[in-house]
Amino acid sequence: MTDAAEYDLRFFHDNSFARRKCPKCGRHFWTQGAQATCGETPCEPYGFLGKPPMKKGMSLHEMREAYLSYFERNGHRRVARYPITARWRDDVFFTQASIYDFQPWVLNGTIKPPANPLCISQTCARFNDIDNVGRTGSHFTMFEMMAHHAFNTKDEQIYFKDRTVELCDGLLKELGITPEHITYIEADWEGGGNSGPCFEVVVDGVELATLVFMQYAETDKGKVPLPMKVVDTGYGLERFTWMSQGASSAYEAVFGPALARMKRETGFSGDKTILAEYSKMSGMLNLDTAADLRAVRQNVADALGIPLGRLMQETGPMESIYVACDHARALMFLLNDGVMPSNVKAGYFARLLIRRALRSMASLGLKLPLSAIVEEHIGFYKPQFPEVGENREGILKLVDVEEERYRETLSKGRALVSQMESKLGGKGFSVDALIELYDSHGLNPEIVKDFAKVPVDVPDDFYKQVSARHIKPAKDAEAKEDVAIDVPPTEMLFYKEPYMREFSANVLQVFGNEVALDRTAFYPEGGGQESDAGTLDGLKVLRARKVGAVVLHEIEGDVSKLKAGKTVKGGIDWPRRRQLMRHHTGAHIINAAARMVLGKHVWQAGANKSAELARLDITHYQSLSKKEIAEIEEVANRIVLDDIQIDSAFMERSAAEREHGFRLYQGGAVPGRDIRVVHILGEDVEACGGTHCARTGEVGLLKITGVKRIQDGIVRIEFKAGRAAYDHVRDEQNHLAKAAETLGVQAKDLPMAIERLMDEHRGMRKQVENSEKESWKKIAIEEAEKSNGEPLFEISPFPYERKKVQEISKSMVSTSIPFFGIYSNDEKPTIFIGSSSDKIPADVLSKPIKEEMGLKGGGDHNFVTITAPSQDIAADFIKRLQKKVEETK
RNA sequence: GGGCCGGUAGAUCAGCUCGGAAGAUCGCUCGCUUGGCAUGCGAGAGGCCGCGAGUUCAAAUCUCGCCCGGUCCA
Repeated sequence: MTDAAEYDLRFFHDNSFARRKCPKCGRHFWTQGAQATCGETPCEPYGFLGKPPMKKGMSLHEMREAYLSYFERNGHRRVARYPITARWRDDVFFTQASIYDFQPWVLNGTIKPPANPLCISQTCARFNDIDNVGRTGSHFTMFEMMAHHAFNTKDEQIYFKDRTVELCDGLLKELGITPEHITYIEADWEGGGNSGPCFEVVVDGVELATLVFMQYAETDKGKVPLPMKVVDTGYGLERFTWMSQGASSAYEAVFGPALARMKRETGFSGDKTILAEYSKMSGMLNLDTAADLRAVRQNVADALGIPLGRLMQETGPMESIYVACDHARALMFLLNDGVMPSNVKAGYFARLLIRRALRSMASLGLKLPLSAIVEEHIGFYKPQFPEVGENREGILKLVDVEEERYRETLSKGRALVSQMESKLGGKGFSVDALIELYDSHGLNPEIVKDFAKVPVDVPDDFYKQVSARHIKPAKDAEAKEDVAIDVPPTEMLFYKEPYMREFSANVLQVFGNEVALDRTAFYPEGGGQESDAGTLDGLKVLRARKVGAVVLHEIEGDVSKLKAGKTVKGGIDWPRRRQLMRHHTGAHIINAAARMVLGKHVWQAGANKSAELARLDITHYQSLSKKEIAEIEEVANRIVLDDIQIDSAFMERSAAEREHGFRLYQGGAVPGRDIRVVHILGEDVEACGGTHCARTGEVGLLKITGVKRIQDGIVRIEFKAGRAAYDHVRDEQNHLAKAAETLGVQAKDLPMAIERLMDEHRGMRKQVENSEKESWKKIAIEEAEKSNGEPLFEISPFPYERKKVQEISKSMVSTSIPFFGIYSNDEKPTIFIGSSSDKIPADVLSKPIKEEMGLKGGGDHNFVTITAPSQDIAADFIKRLQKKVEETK
């Protein structure tokens, strides 16, 4: 528990706040008013529904502006939102709080914050409470966290606790909230390995803001003071807006035209009194289980004196409307910020939202496409967020594509359900069957209920049983073992002089067969670009790698020649490096071309460049058509032929972000205070640490050599540039020429010639097969004629090999021969026994003989196969079989 | 990243438990019925049973690996 002194602020004393203990929850709080409790639900119910404590009801946009301008007036700089998909971090998918924007680079001191102090309204997404969305009146999957942040270091003290609370209090009072409504509750905060005291700012039952003072690192030895003390605040824009209007729920306050459209289309708007009461009650409880939900509903019904059924009539459809509005809004930002709906990673959450929203709309009987609701949001947000307007078509397209895909899943599901049903023979679905339908085919029990004719019983713990199937064994954390490096950072010459082939440097230290220099022109592997190779004082350098800020050169041969302090000459394997540069620049060009051809939803999802081949993974919702591939190649080569200048330079991170936006981060997380920006003027700009050509013309030629969908939502483009592209084209041409020569036609006539050849080949194969079949049949019939309706036993081998005798035997089964035993003329012959009647079953008769003689084989009543180790043994077998059959008669 | 389901004729699928001559329906081609069409009847064409190993006398079927699609979870 945090020391009480941490909360004992001058500001409170100077402004006659009192510290009290809530008699209900036992927490301490500060207030200027007379309230006896902490004021938060469940200690106090919502007090603002229908009677807002603020002086003016505001829209979402007005409230955001009121907030940001208040902090601007109070010495803060306004900072643009960061993307909702946290591309600069590899530990999370989504931005879940404003502080995420500054983790880890600002907080660990690597870079300076974009401004200090700053204020922001950050778009966030959270999926842990998705089941509460639409029900509690206050939960969203996407919301804006407004915040003011101050980063205090030893050298720069901005402000801390007193000023933070003062600013917050000032904002609330400016909005017209009087002291009797406000309490500051003492609490602890912990997150991301850090901790500190915090105040929960509560007004009329609702926590409007949290003021966190991040000041400790949580370590094995307990709390350790942080070098940087951070003011981390979070103000819920939706809650502020809700409270200012006193609406029956936050949804009614913020969803604007999308909500209006849904109400219009369904003709449903809900009973305000019932919804307000429902919202009050839900706010009192955590809706963790279906049982909680049932309890809340019953309580509300009792409080209003109406039957539960009547309550459900009012709240059920409204919940569905709110869910659709919420999910559509979250989708708008997710898709705008580069998420591609898919079955993995961040994309899965987009798919989840789309399917849940569609289910909600279906339950309302709406025929509207989901994109229509998203479009309403775009119209509403466009003035404040112009990017969603610019990407409008891309966003709507992705929603439509996903909706179509879901319909396909459903129609497959419908067929599957009725198929399973026909096998059930009137019985209901088992729980196992329901789990499989959901887990493997995406059909939840509600949908199965819709599709099925038989009753469907769903256990209460259905989803728990599903998740039990997903419990996975604990993964071993991969321990990275690395040499301890204690030398100064290596000066990377290839940035200033990308065309440097030779250099001299001093050896700093040798680690095994790896050498650290004070400076190097060797590019270490990184950003999907393979390492350089070359020589150091005549010794072969196999590769270079980066450990922290130090480049290690792996040497082949006698490393002892390289002693610390020695000056050495380095030489880069230049043909290799040139090719790597061409491939890397080529990747940027192809990426830009793909975005132009396919749309703005295209982002780089991975890349690899070797000297021989390069590949670029991009986000896209389907595999590429031949036409699209051709167009991308065409545009890419246009950029090459235009011979455009490429500027590569280090920039301060926030300046680069201001100038180019977040499409800089194509390659994912880029560490460091300064980032290197590679700018193909007018075509493409990316943050990238690789080595690049100076002009696009140098790439020479770009040839796409292969395209495949490597997972849902990601397409891999393999390509070659420069020399490798030329080699590829030449090789292809040679192959063609050779094929044409073999067929004796011109290369351009190859497709036609091959088609004709294939037709001919198929025809001939068919003919051979048929005539073989005919000949087998003929032999079988001949034998049948010879046997005259008597059983046939051949003591000498049939004059053919195994495969053929097998086929003849199969034909013989359906002739007039009632029973036969024959064998092939192989060294180890195969014996075939056939019977046309179940009265003399081939398997039953042959089995004892087979076992007596120790042979292997088997079959059914009509046909048996047995192998014998020699001709004599096969003959012996037939003799015994004949005897047996005659005895049986 | 992990779990689960699937891949058989142009399409939709059966067959796979328990190994033993590759099937159904629709579509396609031809013939008959009709003044013509819809329809009806009859015949026919159409298959590397996803790919590769293994087990077996014998694999669409069992085992393993891979590829492709779907789906759920993080």
